[in-house]
Amino acid sequence: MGRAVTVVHANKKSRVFRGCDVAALKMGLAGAKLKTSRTHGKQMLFEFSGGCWLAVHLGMTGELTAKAEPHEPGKHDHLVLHTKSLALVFTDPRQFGALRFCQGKTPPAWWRALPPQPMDDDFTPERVREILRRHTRQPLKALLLDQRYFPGVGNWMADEIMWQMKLPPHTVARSLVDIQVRKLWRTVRKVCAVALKTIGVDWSDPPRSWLFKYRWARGHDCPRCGTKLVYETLRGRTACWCPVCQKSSKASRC
DNA sequence: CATCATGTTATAAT
DNA sequence: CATTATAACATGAT
Repeated sequence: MGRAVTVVHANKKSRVFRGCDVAALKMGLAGAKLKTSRTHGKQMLFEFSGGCWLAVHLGMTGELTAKAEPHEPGKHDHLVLHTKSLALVFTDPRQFGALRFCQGKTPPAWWRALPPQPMDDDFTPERVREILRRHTRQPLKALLLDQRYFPGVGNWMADEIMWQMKLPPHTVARSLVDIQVRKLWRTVRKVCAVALKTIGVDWSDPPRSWLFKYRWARGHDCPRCGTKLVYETLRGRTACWCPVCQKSSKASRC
């Protein structure tokens, strides 16, 4: 159906190929055609003819683009799948991204074993409650960034969820009462659903009433109460939050 | 020159 | 063993 890959250019030395058999990848993808694609959280999986599977994680600075041929490989182009008219290019200056190659009739076992995504039916309030029970002392924001539990949720989404929950990022998992667990479940799904419908479709912004557009650079005010937003480091990541709106108290348990 | 960045993971410490 | 905390990874932008 699609065009066949003519030439595979892979920078074998690149860190993005850690744990990946680059020789098998080149062998498998040469001459192959793209059959299907799917996503899970931050990952993508492409099925090629001949039972070849290519998994892509963009990390922080990874980028997957289609370029017109002839494409000259750039400094940080780690994988280029050439076809007659277009080249699929994986670029990543920081090399935090990852590429994996597998072969088989079905998606690789590790892919099939991925956890429920927030929009799935089996992502339930009970599951969220169990996650919190398992990690009682974790700051809630740190848990939200854990891809085993909230696949797809990254730093801005975690900040957004905490802001919409009206809880500070360092709120410990243990402190949530049942009604808050349910609210957390609802908020995670809400933020994911809106993100997928806006950014996920055409890179348009989520509602201006959200924290989203104010969290990227310092110096902004909380769009809800006008207080100067606070930026601090939690588990090595920047957490942006409103010290007035986001208070751990009974007042926010609704 | 110093700091920061849409992320994950190996390893160390409880 | 289970859970939690941190450093490291590699580069560009400010």
